[in-house]
Amino acid sequence: MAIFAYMKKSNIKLFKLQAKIAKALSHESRLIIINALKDKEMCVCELTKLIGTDQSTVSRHLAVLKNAGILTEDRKGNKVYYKLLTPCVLDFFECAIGVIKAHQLEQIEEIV
Amino acid sequence: MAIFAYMKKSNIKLFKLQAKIAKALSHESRLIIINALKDKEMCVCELTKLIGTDQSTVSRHLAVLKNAGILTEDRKGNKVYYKLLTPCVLDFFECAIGVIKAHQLEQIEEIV
DNA sequence: TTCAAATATGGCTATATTTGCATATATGAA
DNA sequence: TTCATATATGCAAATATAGCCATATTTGAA
Repeated sequence: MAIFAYMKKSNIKLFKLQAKIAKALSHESRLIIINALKDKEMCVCELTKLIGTDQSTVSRHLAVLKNAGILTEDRKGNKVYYKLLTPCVLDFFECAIGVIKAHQLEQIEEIV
Repeated sequence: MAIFAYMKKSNIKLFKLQAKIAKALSHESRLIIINALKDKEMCVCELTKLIGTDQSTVSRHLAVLKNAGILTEDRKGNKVYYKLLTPCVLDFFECAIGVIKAHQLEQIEEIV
């Protein structure tokens, strides 16, 4: 890996952590999950219906988001409810729409 | 791929585009590039020195960011200068620090 | 036109990610 | 305890990504 001679080690570590968070946001299914958790917490079974893939796949997506610090879990009986720990990630959606508009306005304006 | 029965097609397309932008932000080197372009535009050769990997690798990172709508290029002579097209992505850095603080405060507080 | 510098791309390998299936684990109910 | 439901994890296959080397392309200078 690169040495980044011009940067302090602490900054490199910070960029790595930020990259990890961005990576957690970099999958369609995970963005749908985050959007669904905007106002309420939901259990894995509900999110599985929403996403429409295998339950194990959804469980793994949730683990990625939890591991990145974006979600927390809350077990109630035999169900595990996930909720947004850091709602500021929702701001990313706004910025992303801005990027999309700036970049490919013509092909996208009808959906944003 | 999933059908997302509960969602409008337009939303699915939007989430895919947002995921693409997040993916562009999901690599340490690309975050370093964005940070470096915060205040000034820079050519590929300068960014190559900064990152410390092969020039071809940097060129591909820049292509990813450009393709996501985050950077634009500006050729001057035989050099190509890249600059931030959508500075709102810098807000992501702030949110990411918030996520890091909320998630793993103890191991990270000295660097944020 | 010819050469040199800057940048982009083809080809390849190594590694990482996503997914589903099968199964393990955890919890509550009978 | 035994069973059923909910969730997580081991595994393997398919796909995607990152990296480097070699080379193509673009541009300006000689």
